[in-house]
Amino acid sequence: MGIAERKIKDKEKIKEKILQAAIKLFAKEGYENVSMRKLSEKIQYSPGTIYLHYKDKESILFELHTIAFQKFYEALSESNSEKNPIKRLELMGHNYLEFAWQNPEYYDLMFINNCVSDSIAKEAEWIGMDSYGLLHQTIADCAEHGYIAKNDIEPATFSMWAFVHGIASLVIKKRIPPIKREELNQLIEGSLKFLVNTLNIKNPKHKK
Amino acid sequence: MGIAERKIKDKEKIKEKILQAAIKLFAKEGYENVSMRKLSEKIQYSPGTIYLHYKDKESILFELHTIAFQKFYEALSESNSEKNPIKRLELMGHNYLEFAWQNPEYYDLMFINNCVSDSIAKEAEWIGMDSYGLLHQTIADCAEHGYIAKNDIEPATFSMWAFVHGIASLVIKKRIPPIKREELNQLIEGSLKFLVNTLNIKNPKHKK
DNA sequence: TTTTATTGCTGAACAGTGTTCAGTAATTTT
DNA sequence: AAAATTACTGAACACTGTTCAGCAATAAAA
Repeated sequence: MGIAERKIKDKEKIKEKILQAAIKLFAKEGYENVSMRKLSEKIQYSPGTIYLHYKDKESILFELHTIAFQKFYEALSESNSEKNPIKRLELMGHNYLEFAWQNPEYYDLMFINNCVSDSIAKEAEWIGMDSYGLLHQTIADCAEHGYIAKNDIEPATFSMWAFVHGIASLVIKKRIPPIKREELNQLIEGSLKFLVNTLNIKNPKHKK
Repeated sequence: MGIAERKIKDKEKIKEKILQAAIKLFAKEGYENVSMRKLSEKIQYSPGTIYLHYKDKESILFELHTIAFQKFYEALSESNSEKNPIKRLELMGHNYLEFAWQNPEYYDLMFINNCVSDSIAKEAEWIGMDSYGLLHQTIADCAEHGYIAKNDIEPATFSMWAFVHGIASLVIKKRIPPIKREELNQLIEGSLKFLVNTLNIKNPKHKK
């Protein structure tokens, strides 16, 4: 039936409208300052209408969290153009952090905020693991090229993740002493280079 | 005047009572689930009374944040019994994480939560830098013993901090896939060993 | 001692939050 | 034309942090 089809599409259009408004508002004002009433005003529907499409506020944020991870995966994937695994590791770290600086609200949702952690726990497989796989592959390539021991792949991947996430979350949550933006960038890029370099030099029997 | 003195003491007693009740409640229920009304009920005063002693909720949380950092500093200081700087570095990492597991609510306040970051920004010197100094000293000792280059002291300290904080915040914010507690501990301790070990081996001209 | 001033504290009130649900108006089916 | 279904509203509920007029109890002054 054509009418029923159109209705389903209309419904999805509203859902999409809610999501798009949420993305805009959250990015501009931060999701803690965006209420369901503000959101409903933006889409020109009553507050109750949102609840016909989303179970609650968390489920909107969770959908945003998922979208954010898709963008994140793409951003990390760009590192794959670099074939040297050590250089790629550094580039990936750089791209990881760049994504965090460009999308701090997204990053918060993805890796920090409490309000979606219940939803994450309910899912069988967290979408974040896809991106983790990219890092894991790069580290495995490093091992393949003799930069690190094959036994160290797991701890090295985890360490690298912890490292970049540590930096991103400290900066976003404003736990870095107020030094100049320039200086901070140097410290961060310097630390990234230091860490990757340490891995690199450790076992210098690399092929190339 | 004795009366005036007693009054000042009484006032501070109430302030202390508020703080103690806050510590207990926040640790048990999480500070997001503790309202000013709940807190006022616990201390058997009206909600308004709290505001005679604390400007707002954030200032209570900020005081807790400061207390937490004092405990944290003590916990990290225990690592100083170990004289070998590399071993001390690993022990410090271990103690850092142990503190986070034992006091997740504190840790959140100290390093993650938004609600105190305004207060932190207002302070001239963040109390967290005291603890950072302990780490910095240990890394400097590592350099002194030839484990790392002296030029690398700053990035190495920052890297180490980012690393342990990354682990702590990912675990506390439940971004680690649901593996067994046992397995997780092995991954974490293994990663800590891996990172410290990598630093260790890099420049093997150490004296001792 | 009586009057005035000060103090400590209350709890109702304000403006906001996420969420629910009876009721309504428009549309579709019978 | 009547009945049933649908889409949506907006008032209401139970909460939140915060403020402030008012009220007793105490202290100071007359």
